[in-house]
Amino acid sequence: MAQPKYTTHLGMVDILPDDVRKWQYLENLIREEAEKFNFEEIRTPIMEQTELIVRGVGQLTDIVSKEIFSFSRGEDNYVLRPELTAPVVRSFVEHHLEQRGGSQKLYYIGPMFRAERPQKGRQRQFHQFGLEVLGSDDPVADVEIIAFMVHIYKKVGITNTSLKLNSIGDPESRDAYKQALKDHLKPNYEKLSDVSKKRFEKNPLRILDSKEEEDQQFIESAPVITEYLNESSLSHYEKVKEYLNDLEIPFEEDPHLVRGMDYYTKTAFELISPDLGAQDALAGGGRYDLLVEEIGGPKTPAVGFAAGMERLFIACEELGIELGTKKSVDVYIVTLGDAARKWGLNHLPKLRAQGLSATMDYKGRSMKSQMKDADRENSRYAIIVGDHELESGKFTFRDMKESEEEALSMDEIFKHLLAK
RNA sequence: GAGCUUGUAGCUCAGUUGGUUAGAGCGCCAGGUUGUGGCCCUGGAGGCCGUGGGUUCAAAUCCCAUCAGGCUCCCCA
Repeated sequence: MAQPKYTTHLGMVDILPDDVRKWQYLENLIREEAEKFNFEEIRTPIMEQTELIVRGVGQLTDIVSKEIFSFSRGEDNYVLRPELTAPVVRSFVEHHLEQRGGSQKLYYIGPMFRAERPQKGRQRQFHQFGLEVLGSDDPVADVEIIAFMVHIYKKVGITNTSLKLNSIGDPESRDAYKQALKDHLKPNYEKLSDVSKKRFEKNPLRILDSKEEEDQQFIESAPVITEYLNESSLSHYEKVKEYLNDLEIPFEEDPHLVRGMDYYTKTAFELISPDLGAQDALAGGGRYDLLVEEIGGPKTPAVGFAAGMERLFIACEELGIELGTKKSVDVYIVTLGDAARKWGLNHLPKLRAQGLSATMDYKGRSMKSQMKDADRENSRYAIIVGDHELESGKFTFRDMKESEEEALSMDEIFKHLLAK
């Protein structure tokens, strides 16, 4: 096939009508469940100031250093948001949401943008949903967040997941650990991979999740962060684990779990699926107690997670889970002749006014074609209208599923339809 | 940024050692039923075989280039 003249940009995909049905299903599910957890939706612009993302996510992260779509216009710098935690925090600070009292429990659904090479489970425009709790340092918040995340996948039917958990501590604990880690790695500095050498000074923690061959032996023998947690970080971590056990949410501790954004503190977690191929993270998140202040707001501890919607669909596909329902319509009006066609056009609104979905042929085709179309549209009933019906006032009301039909007045037809 | 890989109808794919008007299934349109769907039968539309160049009497098939995808590394959802 010749290449079309106009196509989507690399890594950006159209979601076509047949697929939109499962998106709507998932979006509805997320909204319903989030409301059950008493979270409220927040929507922020697709674009943010560059500075916010750089400060929020971290200058040295891969996301900021090489995956940002940005442009400027006059004095202003724009970035397409690569994630939504920093923007949500920006909005929280900008609008003084702490003044609403209590903890702010927010959720979002929407597109994100990262300029990466596309592959399975990775696109340049992709979609995430997530929850954020701002204003609580209680492990209860961590656990509610994790519980929601796990809950959604369970609800959808993705059960073969594993939850990885770690604590990267508060700054004090982390500094102590960083020093210990550097002391451990220093003698072998020259043997580390190039990436790891770069991270050694700036962000040694990230060396832990390096996949480079040459780093593995040093990572395995490295000290474990949880042994360097101070009392408050440790007790927080212990509580999180305790509460997860209470809720019977299984997890695996993974002392090498470090997340890609700089703002995390204490709790870090990821939900992994074996069905995703190379990109195996369904969702991930953690606590970020310092970010709100970093962005200029009041000292506000917070936790959240983000989940990839495309990845959720990939997992569903691998597991044979079909989301959403087939398209269908309640009534298809089949018409013969101009008078009947006009009658049909005039009766569609009457059916719709009763809360029914209704349609008719738009192309003036043969009755056989219209019946075929009614079948393809998966219509529950057909009303067949020709000269006989217009004269007698009795219309042919056909049950497409049962293949039965009878002649009824419109009053009777309405009664029939609304009884269902 | 690097490696591997693929490009033939709307979709999924066949296409023999290069050889006459390039095929199938599904889908689409229509007829078989002058007022009736799903099954069946018949017919039809739809491809400069991604693009450009080269080799050859002859190229979807071989060579080169180019464009566009896919997968993988890095990293993340």
